Amino acid sequence: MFEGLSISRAAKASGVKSPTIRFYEQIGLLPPPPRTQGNQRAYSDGDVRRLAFIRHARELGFEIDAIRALLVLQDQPEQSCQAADEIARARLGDVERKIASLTALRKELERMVAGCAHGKVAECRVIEILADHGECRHHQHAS
Amino acid sequence: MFEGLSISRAAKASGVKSPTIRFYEQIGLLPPPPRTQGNQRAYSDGDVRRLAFIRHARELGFEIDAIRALLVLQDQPEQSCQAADEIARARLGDVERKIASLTALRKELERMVAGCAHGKVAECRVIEILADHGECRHHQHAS
DNA sequence: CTAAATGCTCTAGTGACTAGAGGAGCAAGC
DNA sequence: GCTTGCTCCTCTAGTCACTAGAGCATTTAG
Repeated sequence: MFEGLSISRAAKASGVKSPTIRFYEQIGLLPPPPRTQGNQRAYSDGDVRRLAFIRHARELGFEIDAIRALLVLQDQPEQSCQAADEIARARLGDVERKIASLTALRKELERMVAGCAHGKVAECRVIEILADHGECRHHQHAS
Repeated sequence: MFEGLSISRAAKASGVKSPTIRFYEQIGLLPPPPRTQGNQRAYSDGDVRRLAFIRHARELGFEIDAIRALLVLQDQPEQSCQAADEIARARLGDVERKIASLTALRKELERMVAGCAHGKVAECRVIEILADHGECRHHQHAS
């Protein structure tokens, strides 16, 4: 009766959870699939591949809008891949900046916990450093 | 007329923006300050220090709930600072995990962009890697 | 005194989902 | 045929830490 996969089967096959699949449909990332008589979604193998693509891109930290652009490109195989390259390079830049920022953060946190003498709060280096921002004004941190 | 600082002065002195200060009051992170006759907030220097503390902790990526706990500790200087130490260590652990994860991510993104031959989308390594998740199933990435 | 700046409250939006309510469909066993 | 229990549907609201804006009151500078 079911020609195509139910949403839970598509979820298992793609690694994207059912509610997330519905959400992707809602925001126009995945085209609405045909429905069965009983109004249930019936997915094709192509849909599953698209979902796996989206999932992998999300795991790499691409934003939904970037993925939208990558999906459009994927559907036009004769075009230059310059745009895809640019999106990936931008993401790489993001990741590099984030690593740099977190590395600075780690240093400061290490300094904090290393300085903690396990005494009273009054002498606690952790609290002290947080209170005196002057000590690290030179960093620009981010999480 | 104004005994205490206006919200914008407190914002400048602490580095926390006015709407954010009101937000912190709303969620109970900063006690509601007294008001002037005209119902405007009047902050003390203590409030400004508290705000600077919060700001620095946020810059170090501590979550609001962690900051709430740290502020309670700060107000009890005679207690052991073990709890503060634990919070800071937990945050350090977060940061270390995130750095590890992002470093793996960077490697994969570098592989993607390095392999791009700047040809057509059909042969694009970027698109290809995203489509074939099998190639990197061994990583567990995160953004 | 007036105009501009700043303040107030309240609501809604961000990103990328996740959780739950309340109901309908469906496969298998009795 | 009927029940049990799973899956599916839609819709709303919640997450986190803010940010933006509407519409009005107050304060301050000239």
